[in-house]
Amino acid sequence: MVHNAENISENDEIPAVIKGLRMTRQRREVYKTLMADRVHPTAQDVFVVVKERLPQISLATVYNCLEALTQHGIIKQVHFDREPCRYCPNLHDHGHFHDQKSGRIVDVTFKPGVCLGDFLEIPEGAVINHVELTLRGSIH
Amino acid sequence: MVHNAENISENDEIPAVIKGLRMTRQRREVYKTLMADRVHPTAQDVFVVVKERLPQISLATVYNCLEALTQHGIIKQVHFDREPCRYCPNLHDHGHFHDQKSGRIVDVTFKPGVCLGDFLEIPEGAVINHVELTLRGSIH
DNA sequence: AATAAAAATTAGAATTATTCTTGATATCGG
DNA sequence: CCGATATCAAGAATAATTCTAATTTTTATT
Repeated sequence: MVHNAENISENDEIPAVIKGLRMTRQRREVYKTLMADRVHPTAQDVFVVVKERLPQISLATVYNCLEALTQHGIIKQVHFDREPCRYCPNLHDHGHFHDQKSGRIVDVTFKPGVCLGDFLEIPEGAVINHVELTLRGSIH
Repeated sequence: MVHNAENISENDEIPAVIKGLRMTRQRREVYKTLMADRVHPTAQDVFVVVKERLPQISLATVYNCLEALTQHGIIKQVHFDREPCRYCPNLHDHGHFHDQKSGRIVDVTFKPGVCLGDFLEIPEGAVINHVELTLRGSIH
């Protein structure tokens, strides 16, 4: 079974290697932090949490870990305007709704069966590798 | 008639005030640059072009102008990951396709009549103020 | 038209997220 | 165990953007 966000929970052991990436102590803690509460933290947020368990970890290492996890397709970066990058272990295609009142960010899934071409005028011959969709608003 | 991106072309005179914003010499040149070739330039790109006509303009002023135009709903900011902000005078709802081969960025419109709720599981009671949609890929 | 008040512009310093550099440390294959 | 390779850490460097303070321009008022 391929290891990914769908078949691991907070309490699972993290395997020694995920998608070809060796899970060092630092990477494991960073990844567990993202899995634990999926609040789309920044590198700084992750740093604060991980530092409780690995007190001498550096922010640069957190950035390195997040970068390695991202490069190996284990997590995804999420961008909100020019705010610091946030990170998300949900690998399904999805967008993000940013509630401007609470500041909370929640995943927004596509309705079953829809594909991009159904609602967008995609340029002739374009092959889409990557979609990023951000909604901002508030809940009434 | 309300002045907006739909009813001005490169050669038009720019009115003295747009949407309540006084069009100073600097703002006018910045806006004309965006309208002239809609290539989604960065602030730096705009600075280089505008400097040919207003040689002593500063980069800070270009940022100020772009901010003022954005705040007044005359142009929009566009974000691609953590790249420098880009600016777009197309006020219609649309997304952006980033061709990873040519580096070109083109507007992607929604098919007529579609609305977000048709293809997204929008959270209960959410009111959407702002949508940002980015596609990356290449044209074959 | 002269002047006061407000708004805009400028240059350069400051900020901040992120990346880079370099040396230290840990891990793996033999 | 030993050398090769990968990873980590600390702080310096980078780069987009914002801020500050002083000047200039524009507008409103006499």
